[in-house]
Amino acid sequence: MFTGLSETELTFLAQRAVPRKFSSGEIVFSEGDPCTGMYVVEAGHIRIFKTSTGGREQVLSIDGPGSSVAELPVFDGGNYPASVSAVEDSTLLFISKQDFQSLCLTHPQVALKVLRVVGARLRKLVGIIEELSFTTVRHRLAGFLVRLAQREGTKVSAGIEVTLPASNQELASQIGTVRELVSRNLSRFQSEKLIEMDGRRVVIANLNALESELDASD
Amino acid sequence: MFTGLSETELTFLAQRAVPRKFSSGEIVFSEGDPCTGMYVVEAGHIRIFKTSTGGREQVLSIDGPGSSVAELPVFDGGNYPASVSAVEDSTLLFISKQDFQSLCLTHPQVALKVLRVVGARLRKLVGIIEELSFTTVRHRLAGFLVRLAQREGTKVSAGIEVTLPASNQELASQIGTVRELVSRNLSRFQSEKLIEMDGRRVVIANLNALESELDASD
DNA sequence: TTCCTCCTGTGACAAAAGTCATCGTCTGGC
DNA sequence: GCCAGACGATGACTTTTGTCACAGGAGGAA
Repeated sequence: MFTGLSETELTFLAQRAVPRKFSSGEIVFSEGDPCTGMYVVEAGHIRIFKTSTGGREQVLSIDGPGSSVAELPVFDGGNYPASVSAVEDSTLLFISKQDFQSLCLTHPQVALKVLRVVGARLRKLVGIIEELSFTTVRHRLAGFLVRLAQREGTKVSAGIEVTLPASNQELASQIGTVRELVSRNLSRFQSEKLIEMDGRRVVIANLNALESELDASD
Repeated sequence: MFTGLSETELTFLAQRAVPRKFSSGEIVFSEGDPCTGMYVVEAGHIRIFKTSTGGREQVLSIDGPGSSVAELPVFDGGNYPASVSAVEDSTLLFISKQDFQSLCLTHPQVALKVLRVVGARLRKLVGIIEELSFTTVRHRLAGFLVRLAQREGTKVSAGIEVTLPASNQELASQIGTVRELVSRNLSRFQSEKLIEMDGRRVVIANLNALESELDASD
């Protein structure tokens, strides 16, 4: 996010950013908390999510090093719209609302840069809405596997190998459903020979078939 | 959106904004079109929506005079992420990508202002995701009626009167379902005496009961 | 008036989603 | 080594969603 900034800009930030460490699973802030500033991921990964009153969670985004978090509520004055937790032990840099706003005023390129990353965030959210509104769990799971393969798949003899999120519960909240349906649909993919599973490792045996699920009618 | 801008800024914009008229239902641009600039609604209302391959639509936002449209894709270089059409005969002001970007660079307050409106947009999208992921059609319909009542309800003897969108089809795409389910759930609300209907006019007889639907478990 | 078209309301289904309970496995702590 | 607590798989059900088909009503055009 901060690539392309000048020396002065970077030192301005470096002087005011406060590093904070979070251990795996720890909450960074919760939905509804007043927004005091934004974060940049220095090391590790964080998870942005909503929680329902019934206890279900819906993950909005998972971000790694270099990503900013909560860049928007800093500007509109409202509370944080979602909660954030650390997926693993992580270090985040905290930048206060005031510091970041004044940086944007004095260095308009920074504001444009923020708008660019926010654009990406908005596209991602629209994508989630599209999936939730138009498709089934099976479809979303297929999409999830395909994206996983693109991002971090390794080629093996039987196909492409990927690693699932730590638990089916977690996978479920990433695609907007419950644990049991993830389990069932994975089994179904197995019995249809689209994938092979061994614990959390999955070999995608038939990527084409999985991809063709994605534009099947609905 | 442009309240609080200086004279120079406003005249800069006024000189370059191109007014365009659209008649009711007309498409302003479609999802996937290359982004040439943004619009500001001068008169009328527009509808931002996604279309599924199966022909269903999901409305992301409906905006009236003063709102900006597509302010984000202007900055991130991508195509328009959703389609926009006019709900009624409308006049929009078109501002080219280049003009708006340079305005933001020369007048950082404008960029901050944009970030503020984008914040609101993001909150709205997150709200849609929350509803789609956690709740039922009944719940979303109740929420829709309550919001409608807050925004434009008029008090009458029997309760609060509101006017539904032009068709159940349209209402359905605003809450992420199909026309039949809207019809059925409205009937159900009627038989439970929560509302009374006469064509497109609805009297909300028991607003409290409708509101209490909203935090019922799920 | 008489079509035609668009929209609503509904019944009958089919499919998907979600809930509950159970059972077996694995793992970390004691 | 043993036990408690998670987690995964799965069967049995219930609820919700979505699809299809069809009947009736309102309104515009010829």
